Amino acid sequence: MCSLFMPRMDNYQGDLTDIVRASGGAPGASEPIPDWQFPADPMNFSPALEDPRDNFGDPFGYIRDPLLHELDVSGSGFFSSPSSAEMMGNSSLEDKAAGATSTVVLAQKNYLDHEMKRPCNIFSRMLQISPNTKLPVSPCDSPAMAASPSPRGIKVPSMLPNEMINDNSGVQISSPRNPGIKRRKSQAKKVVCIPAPAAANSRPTGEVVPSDLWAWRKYGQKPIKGSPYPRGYYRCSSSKGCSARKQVERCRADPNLLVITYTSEHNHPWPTQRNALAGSTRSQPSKNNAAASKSNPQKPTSPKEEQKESSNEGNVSPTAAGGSTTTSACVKEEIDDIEKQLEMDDGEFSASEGFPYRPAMPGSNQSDQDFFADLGEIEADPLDLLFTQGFSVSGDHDHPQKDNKAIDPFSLFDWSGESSSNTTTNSFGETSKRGL
DNA sequence: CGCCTTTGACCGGCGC
DNA sequence: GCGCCGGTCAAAGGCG
Repeated sequence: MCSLFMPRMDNYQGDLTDIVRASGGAPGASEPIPDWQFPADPMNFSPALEDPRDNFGDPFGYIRDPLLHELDVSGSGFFSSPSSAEMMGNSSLEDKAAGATSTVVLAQKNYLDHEMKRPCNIFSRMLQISPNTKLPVSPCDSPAMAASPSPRGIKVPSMLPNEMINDNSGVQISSPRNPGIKRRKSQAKKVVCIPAPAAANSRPTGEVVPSDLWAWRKYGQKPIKGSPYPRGYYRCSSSKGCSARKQVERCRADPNLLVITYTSEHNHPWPTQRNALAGSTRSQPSKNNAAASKSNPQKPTSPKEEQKESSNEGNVSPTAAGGSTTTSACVKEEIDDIEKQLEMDDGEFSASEGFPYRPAMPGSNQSDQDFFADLGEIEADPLDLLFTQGFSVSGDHDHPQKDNKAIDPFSLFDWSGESSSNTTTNSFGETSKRGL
């Protein structure tokens, strides 16, 4: 089930790709300058300057949702197509039938039925997150996601970054440790559902930890009721006093999916380097390789690879800056204000009109390759710092397209170990060509 | 030495 | 009020 929502490897360039897509990369048009930009200088990041509607300190937070944009402009997107409208309609019906429970999954299911019949679509990369744990059919019935309060269920758009980014002004993020603060229901969360980085960041416990820019320290792990997979609790160790936390767990329905829930926010700039290298490679201790491999039987792992991945985890992945770990096939933020949620749902989502949010992108059609032009833009910004740690960025700003692979953020997860090849095999056995 | 993971215990929210 | 469960703490041990 879940696997159906797995990001397609076709054109899939990894987290950052998705993130950048948010920039409005739509197939077709040569893109001048996106109206979104990465932080002028992440290193000078200041919480005070952060958008109050922050994304947990996610430097990418303000980057508009690529998914929405692409869908919006493609005309073949989920919600922008008539069939999408139908699906949404069905979804609504299902909602009612299900007793006001989320039917995103159903919508997605319908969508998939539809989607499977058409060429790669951005939504094919999108993972579904269901806010309703009571629906075992949910591909990602994470409790965290289940925490979503929307009685109507969260429509896909509401889970997308731009919504979180732009419409959650009411979100209050408080430190879980603050006395008197009820963290369970009042704390905004950002949920990211990503494909498990294969053996790559897997831990002896079988837990797979996707890389992201920040340094995370695991402070707990708990078996979750109803889930065969434990949930790991991490807090940001990039800076002392940072209240950013994340929870990592596998999708119950599909172990190949990781559900990462970010809570709280980073109160510090991106780390120029991991401040805690010690033990950074310990996530895959040699003695535990067997265990790691065992947990990911389908993913042969060599100690060397694991070591590499481990390094990525801590040091480099630019992908997910800001608490937002990357490969975000699907991101949802939970807003404690249900009313707002409803407002959004009611007023913003119209299948016939596409997504309410339209990235103010000059061009509406940007090819996947052009998309990399955006990466070129990125390259120009401080994010480059991050990239250069993980992989060489050989493309230049004037010719951003001529070396897409150079900045393949996907390689962060070392999906196939063939990052240098045009052919990529994802962790799910899919093989596809890039740069379509 | 510093930071990591692991893991059992504890705390508090929430549902019954 | 009670019990369940999720989330966090903190000690122990390991690694670079």
